[in-house]
Amino acid sequence: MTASSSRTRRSRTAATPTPAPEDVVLTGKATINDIARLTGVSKKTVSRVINHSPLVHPETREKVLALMKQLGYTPDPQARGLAFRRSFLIGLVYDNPTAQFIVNMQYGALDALRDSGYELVVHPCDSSKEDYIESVRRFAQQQKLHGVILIPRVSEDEQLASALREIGVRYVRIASIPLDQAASMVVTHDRLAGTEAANYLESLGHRTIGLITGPRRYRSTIERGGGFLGGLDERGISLSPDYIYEGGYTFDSGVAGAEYLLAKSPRPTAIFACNDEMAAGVYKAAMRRGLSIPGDLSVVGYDDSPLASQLWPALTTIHSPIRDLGRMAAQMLLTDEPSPDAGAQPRTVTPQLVVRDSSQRPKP
Amino acid sequence: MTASSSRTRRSRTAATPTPAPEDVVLTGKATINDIARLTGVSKKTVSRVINHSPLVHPETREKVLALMKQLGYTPDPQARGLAFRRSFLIGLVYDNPTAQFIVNMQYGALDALRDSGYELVVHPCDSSKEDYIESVRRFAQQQKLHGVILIPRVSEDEQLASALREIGVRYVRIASIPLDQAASMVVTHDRLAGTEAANYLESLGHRTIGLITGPRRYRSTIERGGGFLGGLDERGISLSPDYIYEGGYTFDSGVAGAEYLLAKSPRPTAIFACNDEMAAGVYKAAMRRGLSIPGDLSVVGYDDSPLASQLWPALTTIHSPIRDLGRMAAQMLLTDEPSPDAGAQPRTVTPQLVVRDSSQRPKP
DNA sequence: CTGAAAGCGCTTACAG
DNA sequence: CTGAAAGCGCTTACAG
Repeated sequence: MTASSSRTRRSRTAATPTPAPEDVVLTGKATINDIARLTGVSKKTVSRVINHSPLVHPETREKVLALMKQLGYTPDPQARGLAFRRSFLIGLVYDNPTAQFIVNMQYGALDALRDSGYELVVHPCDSSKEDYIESVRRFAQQQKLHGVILIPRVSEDEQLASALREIGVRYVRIASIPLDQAASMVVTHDRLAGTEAANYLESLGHRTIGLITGPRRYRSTIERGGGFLGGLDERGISLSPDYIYEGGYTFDSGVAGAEYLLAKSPRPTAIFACNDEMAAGVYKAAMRRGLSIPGDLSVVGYDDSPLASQLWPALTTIHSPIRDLGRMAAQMLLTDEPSPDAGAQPRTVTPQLVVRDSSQRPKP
Repeated sequence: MTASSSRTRRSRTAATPTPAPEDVVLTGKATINDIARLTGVSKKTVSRVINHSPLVHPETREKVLALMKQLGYTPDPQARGLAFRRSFLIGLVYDNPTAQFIVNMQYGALDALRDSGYELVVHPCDSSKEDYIESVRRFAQQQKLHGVILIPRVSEDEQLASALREIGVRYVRIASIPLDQAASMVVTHDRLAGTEAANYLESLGHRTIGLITGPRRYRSTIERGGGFLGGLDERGISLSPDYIYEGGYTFDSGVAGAEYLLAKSPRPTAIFACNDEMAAGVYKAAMRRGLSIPGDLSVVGYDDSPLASQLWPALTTIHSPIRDLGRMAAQMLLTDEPSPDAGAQPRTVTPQLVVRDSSQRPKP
């Protein structure tokens, strides 16, 4: 008797003697009924094994697990989902950051989901559109997502978070400050990293420094930029507002920012760009002007994307462990529903400075 | 009566008079039973409307559609999937190409899936591992995927394709030659594009030319490289084998390839790198040696990723419409099962040369 | 520790 | 053109 031929008698109860396991053919399509019948227990007991219930006799469990393994049985996620009233899908919602950022985040999340039975559904969106929250809500509700990972900038949107709360979909927000209860947050301490960049440039001897930030509406702009300015300030360097350029986290805005800053007098001897893409733009502007890096200009970036080591000279930057962040967020979603503990501290990651070849002491 | 309060009497038949629509509250959780009962038709008829069956009286259809819209009803994909024995998920399977490539492909696929009720599940894998085919098979079978998009290099793996055929999962393969029946292929005519690069460099007057290919195991290597060599050959230039370097489609291999080629005598006046990442590596090697681009060395890349316009000088390259490829592949999967037509031609896309600032006539 | 019944929200197979 | 019954493969609620 094969597992599949047995399906014609699915509705009978499991009173027949268990056939010798050798008779069973691996079809990869066994169901809970096959497992129940062939092991001589009820569907419910098989279900208990699937769901790791402790209320199963160890021997029974072993017998069931053995047959599952032999048949290559895995429960049907759709059937489980229908009964559970939720799916085994994790959504990744984001609004157009750089390709490398998205891909690393995906790899991280997938690291955590591997062999968990959960899958990752990607959902880019455009947060500048009026109805984007409604559209994410529909996505999450329709797919009955088990959880959602939100990355900047959508992670900073309070309305999106409350829309998800309303429909009872769990989420983890990755952001540069704690915005939510600890169980829903992964915090990257961008402020400290910004300060580290400031300390580093000051310690090299730089006094005239330019800053290219991200867009004002990103929290990371406030944190990275604020940390940087605060760090300089603590060391007695006050950076005049006209040495700050608001970029857009894009290559082109890095070029524009550097064009602006390098035209100033006195010309800055160092520029901190709040991501690597913009730092690459700074390289381009510097080359155009015939300025050498780091001889005439030190550059520090942020992210430590592959780009950073591909630039020439290799870029000094802040290493942001994006893949780890994705992994942590996904892990938190797989974890059992935590009791909201108001006193708990959110998981926090502090990016670290990586010194390469784009920075040195300024020329005397 | 609200849609949700009605759920307590789900098992009754729809004999009660239809309540005034104004009484109905939008909960976003209406079911097919609610729609059936409130419109006074059977579930089956509602199901026909959902599935665009022509066997529904137009008036009935209108009535049903109107209520669906009013209640914000969308069928539960899990329940549909369970009954259909397949899900509404499209898998994207790939083996570690560049971040930009993956992300563009995802955007393209999502373009086609938008508002279709289908979602995109990403599935990177490592094709160098022994059991990767088995693992993709499990993924596709377990999730009962509606279809799979395969991109190079996994798209070129005949064993993977037949594993998917065996379990009855549709797929579309994106590759640089027709490998399968037309309905399962999107072909990028890399060979022609390679030839175009050759013609271009020859027409500029280059005679000593270097080639950095992808890895031998990629079909695109044979096509791009072969097209390039063939194009040169037709114009009377035969490229000596020691001016060909087998790269790995990575930045570092581009650096290594250029180091190798630029050390040769006579030094090539132009290099064709088979993707932009490697072309960026060529830039680095050239800069290290103090060679100016395009003054001392013309460089042509392949892909036209954002990197190409970010390099300085901007890279002359072959524009590969990756997002379009993703969109086409996903569209083909959404289309009704086509009858295998042996005579049909696969959809073909020919990448085009984009001339920027990294190429010019060689110095006399 | 175990199980029979009912249900999750749909569709198929059949009948009319 | 329409519908009642049975089923997809699981779980919940209840009972023992």
